[in-house]
Amino acid sequence: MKQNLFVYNTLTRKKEEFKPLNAPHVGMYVCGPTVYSDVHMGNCRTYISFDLIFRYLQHLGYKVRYVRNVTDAGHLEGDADEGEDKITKKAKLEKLEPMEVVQQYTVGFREVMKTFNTLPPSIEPTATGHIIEQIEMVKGILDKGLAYEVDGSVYFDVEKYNNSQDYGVLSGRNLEDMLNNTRTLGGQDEKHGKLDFALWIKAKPEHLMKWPSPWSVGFPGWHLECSAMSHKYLGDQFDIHGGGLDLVPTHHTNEIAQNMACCGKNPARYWVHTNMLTVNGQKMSKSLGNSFLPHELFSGNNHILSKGYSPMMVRFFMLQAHYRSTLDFGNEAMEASEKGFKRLMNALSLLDGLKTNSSTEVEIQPLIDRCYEAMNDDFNSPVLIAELFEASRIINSVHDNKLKIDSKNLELLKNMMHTFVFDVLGLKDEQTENDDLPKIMDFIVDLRNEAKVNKDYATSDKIRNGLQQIGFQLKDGKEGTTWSKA
RNA sequence: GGUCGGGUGGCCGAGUGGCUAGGCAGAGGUCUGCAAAACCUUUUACAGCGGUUCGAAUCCGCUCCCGACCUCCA
Repeated sequence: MKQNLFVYNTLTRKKEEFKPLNAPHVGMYVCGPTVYSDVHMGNCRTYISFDLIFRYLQHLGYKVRYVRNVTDAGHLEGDADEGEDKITKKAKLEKLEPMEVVQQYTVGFREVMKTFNTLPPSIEPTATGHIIEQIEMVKGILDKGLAYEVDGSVYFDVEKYNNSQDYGVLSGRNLEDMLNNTRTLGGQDEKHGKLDFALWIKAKPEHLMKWPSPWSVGFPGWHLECSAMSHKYLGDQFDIHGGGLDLVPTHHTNEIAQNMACCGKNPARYWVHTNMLTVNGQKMSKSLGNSFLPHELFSGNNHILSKGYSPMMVRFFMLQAHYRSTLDFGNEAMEASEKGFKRLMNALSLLDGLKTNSSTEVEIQPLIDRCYEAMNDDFNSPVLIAELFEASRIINSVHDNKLKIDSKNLELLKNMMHTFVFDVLGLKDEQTENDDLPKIMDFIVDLRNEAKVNKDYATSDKIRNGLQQIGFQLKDGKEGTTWSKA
């Protein structure tokens, strides 16, 4: 099936038709987390968004190499190029080796991602595992005359670079404005220009994470690892480079400059950025202290939350907003979404028991076409979900014998629901994980039906209410009783 | 201060010129031993003021408000 996928490209600020460089292969690089503390829900939103993109590209038949780095080399904490790096600080605080800190939060990150049912990337390279590649890239940039060394540290010469290239090509800012509006920061004595950034930093004696290089024993600059690793695994130029919107003006801008300087090409053709998760209208961030950790969300153990929400419900909540819109996090919105999610899962569970008719009153193919239209329009998952609710209404109506469907359309419907709900959206049904449960429930429902036949409503209500209390809801329909987890 | 992006009904959230987005909540109905669920019907919109147009939530201008980035951040 030929699909015309359109992707919003930050470089051009337009939706563009997606045409891979080497179809059916697609290269995608996404900036991963710095593993010095737990990832919060804002981080998770970005990776869930890219999981959707990854899944849909795969569904369309592309062979995607998805690279997502783990930043485990200490990046500096404060502004400028001085002070302690974050991982070292955490290590000292907890009396651990820096690599113990890295290991702990890397494992934690992967567990959380698995909980949200995101697929593992094809490669998860680490910064510390690619020091040599980074050093080689610094050499390359020095050879081109676009960097300079001062006392063991190497800086990128932004103004010189901008003479031949557009430094602000991604952010849409021009250099003059940036020079005029950059605040004066400390620790810039070594830099020639205000906007210059470090490629290699000479380590102070107390620094724990440091490596030898031609210039000093030190560590790589903040933006270098992504340039070096995307280049190593995806080549001079690849298809998609992604990350959070907040990476555009600095991190991704510098990445492009580094790759252009070293290898002569903008590393990616489509730059894709996900918007922020907000709390009361403000960006969720660690420094603002308004961030939620995944486990707080699952347990409801946070002062803003009135209850806990399951991982799949949270994933669904996030997919109900488009990845380029900000999404505000709140109890009311979460609860509304939770009910919708249950409705969708309930419809899905009815699917296998539907009866077909020789004629049909509903055609499924147009609905399927609309699902693809939605996803082809820059991965518009909220519109896709709206179509899935339309499908749910059809399923419920057929189940209630209020709508006829033939076997051909029912097959299409089943296929569509499984494809889009499970494969593309990456949701899964959390309530049917215990294989024995359906059998037990069927038995209980049977007992209750006996009581009902005998008009022993005291007993039948006792069973229903009792199940309700432990979290199961019985639903009497014309075709018998069904149940769901409340 | 500079640059960029927003302001949609009670809540969340799609939608870029004409045709009901969707979910949740509210109202009425069908079904039911009673519920619940489901289904049907239905109320409340496009920040404000001007302009372009046969026609604007959608394009243009101004005003107000909010956010992001400019400093590590997904």
